[in-house]
Amino acid sequence: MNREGPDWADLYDIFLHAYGPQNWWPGHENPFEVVVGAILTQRTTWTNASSGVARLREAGVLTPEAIQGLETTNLEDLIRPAGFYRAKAATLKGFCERVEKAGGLSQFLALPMNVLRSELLSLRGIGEETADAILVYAAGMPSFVVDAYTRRLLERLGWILGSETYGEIQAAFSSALPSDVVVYAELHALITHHGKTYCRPRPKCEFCPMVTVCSFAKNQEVQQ
DNA sequence: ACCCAGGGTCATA
DNA sequence: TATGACCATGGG
Repeated sequence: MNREGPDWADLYDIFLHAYGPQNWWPGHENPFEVVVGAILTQRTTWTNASSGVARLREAGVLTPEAIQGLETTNLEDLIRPAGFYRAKAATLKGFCERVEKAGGLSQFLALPMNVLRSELLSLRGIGEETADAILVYAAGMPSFVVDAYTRRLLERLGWILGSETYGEIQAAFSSALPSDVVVYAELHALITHHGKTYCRPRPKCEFCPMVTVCSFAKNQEVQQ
């Protein structure tokens, strides 16, 4: 069906113009730090997750080998500010164990994208979003990240019904976008920023750059 | 005092 | 398939 106005690929240009480059994961020069951040930020503010990463770095254990050598209770204590610390400590341990089996992080991240994604998903505590975040921001592979902000945005725009699977939404972006990890990394960051700023559970549509094309915003106006 | 945050797992029906 | 309980800290 035809619809006027912007489409999936246009989100990139609209948001980049509205918000500018997000420069996510500054420290992406250290892939392991990115992986740890991706795990610690699950359902948690980046402030809290970042605190956990910093504590690990200050303790000198921000490597797969050092994490494996830590007592679980010590690891839990270091990442406590990130919340869900028992589950996340177990996830970190499991990841590091898998990395060791692969002969190191660089070897592990050098696996083909589909293989690496399956390997990540087989680890307890790593689901589709975390796996794709690792693929994009640590491995530099174009596997689009779909998070709660992405779903909420698409639902409010009226571009999805809400019952679509993760894979369906990811496939829609993959079809619309060039297969460029830089674009994937930037767009996900932009959608997240947009979500935090405007497309919140309690929406703030007044100055949203999408307000003129958002069906949700139109309904809000009708109600008011 | 509530709501929310850059999810995932497991039990249940 | 789909809904709910649970995990837990910290800021608004």
